[in-house]
Amino acid sequence: MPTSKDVAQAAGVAQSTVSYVLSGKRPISEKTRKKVEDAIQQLTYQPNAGARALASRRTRVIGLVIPFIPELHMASIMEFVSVIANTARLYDHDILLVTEDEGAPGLQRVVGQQICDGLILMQVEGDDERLPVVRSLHVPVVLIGIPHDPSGLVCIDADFEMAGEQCVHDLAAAGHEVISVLDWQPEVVDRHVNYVERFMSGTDKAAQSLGVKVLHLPGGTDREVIAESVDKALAETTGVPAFIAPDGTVQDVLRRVLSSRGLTPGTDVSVIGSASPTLAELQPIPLSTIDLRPAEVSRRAVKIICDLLETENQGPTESLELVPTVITHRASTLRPPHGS
Amino acid sequence: MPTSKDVAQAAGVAQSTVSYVLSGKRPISEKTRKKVEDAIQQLTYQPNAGARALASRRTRVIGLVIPFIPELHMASIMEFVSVIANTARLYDHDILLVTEDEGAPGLQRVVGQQICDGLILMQVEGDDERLPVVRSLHVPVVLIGIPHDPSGLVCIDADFEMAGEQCVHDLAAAGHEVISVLDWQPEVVDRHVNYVERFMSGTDKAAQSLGVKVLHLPGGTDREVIAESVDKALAETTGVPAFIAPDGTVQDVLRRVLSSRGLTPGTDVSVIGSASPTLAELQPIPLSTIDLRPAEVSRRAVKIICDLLETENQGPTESLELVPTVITHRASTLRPPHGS
DNA sequence: ACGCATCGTCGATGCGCATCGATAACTCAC
DNA sequence: GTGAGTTATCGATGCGCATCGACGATGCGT
Repeated sequence: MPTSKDVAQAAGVAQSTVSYVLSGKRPISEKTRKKVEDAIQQLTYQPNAGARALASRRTRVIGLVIPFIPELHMASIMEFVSVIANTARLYDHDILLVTEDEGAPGLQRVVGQQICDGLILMQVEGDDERLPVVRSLHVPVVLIGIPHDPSGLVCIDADFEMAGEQCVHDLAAAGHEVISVLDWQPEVVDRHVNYVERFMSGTDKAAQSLGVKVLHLPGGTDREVIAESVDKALAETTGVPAFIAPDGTVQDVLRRVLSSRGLTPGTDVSVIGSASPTLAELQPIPLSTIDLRPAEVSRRAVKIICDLLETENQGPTESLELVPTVITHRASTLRPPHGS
Repeated sequence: MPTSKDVAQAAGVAQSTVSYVLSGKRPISEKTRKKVEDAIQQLTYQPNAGARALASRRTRVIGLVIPFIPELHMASIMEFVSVIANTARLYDHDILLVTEDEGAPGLQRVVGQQICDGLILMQVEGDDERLPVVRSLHVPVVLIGIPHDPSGLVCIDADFEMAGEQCVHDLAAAGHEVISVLDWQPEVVDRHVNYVERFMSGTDKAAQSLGVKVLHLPGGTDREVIAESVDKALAETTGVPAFIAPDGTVQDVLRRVLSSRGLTPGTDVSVIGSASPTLAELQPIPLSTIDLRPAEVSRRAVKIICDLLETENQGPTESLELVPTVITHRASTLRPPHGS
C-alpha cells in the first residue's frame, strides 16, 4: 500500500504538500496540484483511515445501533439501515453496525475506543435504558424515536400524531362515523415505543374535532385476536366500517379476516394500512396507506448527525424533528361522497 | 479520553508495559499486572482504535457488503446481517456496512483505506461482476453464495441441492407422484443467483432416483402467475398434489391461491415452504419447511473470515463449504402412509 | 530599488499504540 | 561468588497522516 510519503516522493514534493492537496486547507499552485494528483493516480494511493483518524481525531464513521426485533419487523428495519448507509456515504462517512445485544456498554465501547464519531440509535423506547448513557457520551447522538423525556437529546421521527389525524380525517371525509384503530403487534406495544401513543393521540384528537367515534382495538398477528377485534368493530359500527392498521404485519392478518367475513375493502369496508407505495400497489386491492416515511426519517437522521459532526460539538444540543407523514388514497377506502 | 500513557503514569510503569499487559505478548509479574489493571479501571481506559490499527496493521473490522434487494427480501437479509454482527463480536471484531450501491469500487475503497481487514459478500451471483475485484484484493474475502467459477475464492452457502433432494424425497415418501416446484420470484431469478439452479438440480436428481415426476413452474408474487402455475399443476397431477415453494414470499401467495381453489394444506394438498420455525408454527396450518439455515451460514462465514485473519493470508486460499439444510414436517404435508 | 504583504511549500512534530532491543534484577550451578 | 540463563520492565522507534510555524519567492507601492 502506498503512503502519502510515496506520493510526495513521486511528485517531488513534501508529504505535507500532499496532505494539503487532499484536504484543501492551504492554497496550492495549479502546477504542484497536478503533479500530486497524477502521482496519486499512478500509485492508486488511498489515505490510511487509521492514521487519518489518529491525526485528525475524526474517524468518519457513524455507529448505527440496530434493534433486535422479532422477525416480522426486519423488513422495515432493513429499509432504515440501507438508506442510512447510503446517505452516510453522501457525506463521506461509513456506518458501523452496533447490535442491540451489546446494550449500553456497546455504546460506550465504540465511542470509548473512538471507532465512531457519533451514533444513530434506532427504535428508541419511551423510557429507554440507554438514555442515561447516551447523555453521558461526549459525541453527537441522534435518536430515531422520541423518548418520554427528550431533554438534552437530539431526536427525529415520523410525525405519528399527524399520521393518526390524517387517517381519521380522511375516513371521516369519506363518510365513516365509526373508525376502528387496530393496535400494533404486542411485541411493539410491550416495548413502550411511544409512537404508538402519539398515533393514538392523533386519532383521538381528530375524532373529537370531527365528531366521529374512534374505537381502539387489540392488534397483533394472531388471527383470533384480529378476528375478535373485527367482530367487535362490526358490532359497534353503524354504516360502512372503517379500519386503520398502522402496523404492516397487523394489516396483513386484517386483510384475511375481512375477506373471511365477506367484506371487500373499498366497497363494504375501508382500510388504511402502512406500506411503501410499491407494496401498496401490488395488493390485490391497492391499499390506501399512511406513509410513515422511513427513508426520509433515515436521511434526515444522517444529515443531522453529519451537521453536528461538522460544527463540532459546541456544548450540549437538543432538538426534536418530526417528519410529516403522507396519506394516499387507493382502492381500499371509500371515496368521499362529493368530489375532492 | 485517557491514553495508555496516562494509565502507565497512574500505575507507575512504562507505556509499553501497559501495552504488554493488554496484549499478553510478554510475561508480566502479577504485581504490576494488578497495578496496571487497577489504573485501567480507575481511568476507564479504552485503547484508541485508530492508533491500534495504525501500529498493528489490523483494524478488527470486517466489511459486510449487503445487497440492494427488492423490499420483500429484506427480512431475510436482516437475519444474516444481525447474526453476522453478533458473531463478529464473539471474535472481537466489528462490522462495517458496505452497500451494494457502491459496487466494486466500494470494495476497493474500504480495503484500500484499510478501514477493514476483510470482507463478507452476501448474495453473490453466479457471474458476479465483483469477482475480478475480489480476487485482486489482498485481504480475505468470504462469499455467501457460490459463483459459477469459485476458483481462488472462499465460499459458503446453504446446500440448496440437498434441500431440493430432501423436499422431493419427503413428498415422494408421503405418496405424492407428481410434485410441483414453484420458482423463486423473478427479482431473484434474474440475478442468476445460482442457488436456484442448485435447488432445482436437487429436486430433479431426487425425482429421477425415486421415479416421481417434478414440474417446474413460474413463481413470483404476482397472484395471476401463481394461480396459473397452480392450475397447471393440478391439471397434470394424478392423486394429491404437492407444492414446493422455497421462496418465502412466493409461498405466501401460494397459500392464498390454494385456499381460493378450496384446497387445504395437509389434507387435499401438501405444501413445503421456507420459513423459520417460529414463523412456520405461527401459520394457520403449521407449515412444513425446508430450513436453509441462514443463521448457521452467517456464523460460519464469520468464523471462516476470522480464522483467515488470525492465520494471516499466507498465499491465496480457496474453499467451498455447504451447510446442510433441515426439513421439518408440520401440518401442511401429508403423513407418510406407513408410520415414520 | 527597497520594504512589506501574500502566496506556496517545506520540515518538524505529535496523535496513541505495538514492538523491538536493551537492561536491570534475579536465580541457579559450579 | 562469578558467569550463564531467565524474567520483568523500560526506552526508543515507527506506523501514516494532519497541522503548525517558518521561510523563500513573488508582487505591490513608493
